[in-house]
Amino acid sequence: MARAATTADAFNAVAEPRRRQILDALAGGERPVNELVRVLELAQPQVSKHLRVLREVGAVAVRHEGRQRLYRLNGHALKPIHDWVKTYERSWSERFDRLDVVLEDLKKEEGDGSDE
Amino acid sequence: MARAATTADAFNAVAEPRRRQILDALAGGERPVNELVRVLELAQPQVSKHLRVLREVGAVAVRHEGRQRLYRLNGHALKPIHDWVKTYERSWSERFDRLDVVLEDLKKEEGDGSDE
DNA sequence: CTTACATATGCCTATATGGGTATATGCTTC
DNA sequence: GAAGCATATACCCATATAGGCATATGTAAG
Repeated sequence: MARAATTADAFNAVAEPRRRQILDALAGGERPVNELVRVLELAQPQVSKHLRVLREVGAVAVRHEGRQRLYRLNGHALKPIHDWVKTYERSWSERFDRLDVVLEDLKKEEGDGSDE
Repeated sequence: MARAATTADAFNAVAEPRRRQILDALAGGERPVNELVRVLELAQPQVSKHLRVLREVGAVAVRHEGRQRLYRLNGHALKPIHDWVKTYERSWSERFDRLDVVLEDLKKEEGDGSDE
């Protein structure tokens, strides 16, 4: 089997740095393809192809206006990534280190007083 | 050019569902390869190969113990993903919707009273 | 030192990729 | 309707993949 398609899910779509750049550029608001071409300094067909991938995973949406295509962000498609990675936040966050201490203390008290 | 190597960064490494499964399995603590093979229901060589990728991006670390290799999670390697995706949280979080309202109000007041 | 277990690596194949370049499609304007 | 701008698609290619399978490495035990 080969690698999963880039359009398989948001994880794969976003693994490509260029596509993250596009989303970052769209964070400021709706943009036509041409402007993304300027910002990314990438050829127009490549940008269109990246946009297609992002569309297929629902990370962007298009609106036709005259001969332009205005793309806009749909960050909601990134929620699964956030949800997944969030559970690992404790690995680097001091906030969670403190929480761990508290939970440890609670466990001690629990196993201390009552039966079982 | 082809797709970026899976070992290029955490984004690419984690795009593969099997590798996310491995990390999830390691969230409970250190595990030998054999146990991961059982949990994932995947052949041993494949698991070893996924572990190599995860090692190369720093998402796991190994400890030799007798003939076993005990792998453990290093969630810190996932921080870049969290940092990136976090900025899009406002797209789905009600918390940020409320924040936006507050900021909007502040802007109004500002443009209202003083000069400029 | 030979057998057995735990893990890693090598080789194979089908497949999708991302960029390059040329061209098609779709509006708009004259 | 011809020309021009904005965008999408088609085709080419080198490349790395993920899994299947065989085998190498390394450690422990008889």
